[in-house]
Amino acid sequence: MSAADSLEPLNVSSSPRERFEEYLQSRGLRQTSQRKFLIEAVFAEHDHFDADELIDRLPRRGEKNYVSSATVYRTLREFVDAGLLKSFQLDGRTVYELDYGYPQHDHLYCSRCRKLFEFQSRDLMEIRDRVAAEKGFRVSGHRMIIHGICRECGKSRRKKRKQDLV
Amino acid sequence: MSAADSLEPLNVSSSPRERFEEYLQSRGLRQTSQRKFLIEAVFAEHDHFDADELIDRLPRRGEKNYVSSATVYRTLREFVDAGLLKSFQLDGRTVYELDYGYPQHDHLYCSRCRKLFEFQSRDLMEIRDRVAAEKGFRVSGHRMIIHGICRECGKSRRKKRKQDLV
DNA sequence: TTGTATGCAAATAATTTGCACCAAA
DNA sequence: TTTGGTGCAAATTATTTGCATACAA
Repeated sequence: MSAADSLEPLNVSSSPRERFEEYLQSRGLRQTSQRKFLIEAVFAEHDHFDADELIDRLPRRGEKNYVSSATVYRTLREFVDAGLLKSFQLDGRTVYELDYGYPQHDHLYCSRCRKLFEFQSRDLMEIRDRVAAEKGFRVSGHRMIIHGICRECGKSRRKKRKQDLV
Repeated sequence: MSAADSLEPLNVSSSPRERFEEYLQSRGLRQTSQRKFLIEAVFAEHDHFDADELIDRLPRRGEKNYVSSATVYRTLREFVDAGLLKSFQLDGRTVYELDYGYPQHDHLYCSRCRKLFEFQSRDLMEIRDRVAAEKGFRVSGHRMIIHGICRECGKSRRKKRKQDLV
């Protein structure tokens, strides 16, 4: 799952790593070699990924810097808690994307090539806030995914997949 | 998971059951007692539900009209294929809701009481189509969920849940 | 009859968790 | 030291699937 047109990172005062260190400090948690390694690995790429894909491109058992998958899962969750990553569900998997240092955005998802594309819309945010206000909701966030066939895939017509969760 | 304010059904020419029969016929599939029973059970309620909740309120093994959970899963999928239900992922579960005979809508999700609320927005659809057009996407649908705390839960302040997938 | 559908149990897949051992602070 | 962290393997959860049998057309 790679985004063909990711947004550019924003300028932020501190690096993801520094930010994570603050987070750990503030909670009396420890700065381990695994956590240091993982934060570099995750922020080295700008793409969407799931736990499995991340584990795949990490060192294997026995190799240097190996991190058990249990720790990968635990650490991904911490990254989300720390505000470094966002996560959401897509096709039954948990997808992660960089959050810290990146502008808020939503996604288009091609059900053929399974790639995610990003877009930003101020209007969408306004609608969200207006709807929430009408219903008396205190908004903490939202998730909008537009499903369809991307430009590339639209050119070559192939059979569609069976059941796509929209 | 019950919707506190579900939308009203539309007037449709044929019942979900009739519609499903057509679907089965057109594909040379069979009209079994399980399928007949399940369609009644599902359309008896107007709420959101997942497979587990549905199974819970169905007859148990040994009782009359018992349907194995394998068949429940298989049938829910058919209902989606037939356009009777829509499904989406929330907190890792697959949530179903009535589609046939109901107007298109989106959801607000209270991360405290875990209830889904519905809303309709024509503006949202316009934004969707505009964004998709800009990116060259052929839209097949979308999923928008606003996360937050609902009016009820907002009154009584309690601790938030740990990690909410937004 | 003839191929679908169903029930049951085993198989998957993606995470999570228990626990003994390791290591930051 | 002390308490959180990690690896490993077992446990979970939600579904899916293989297969022998039952049944709709």
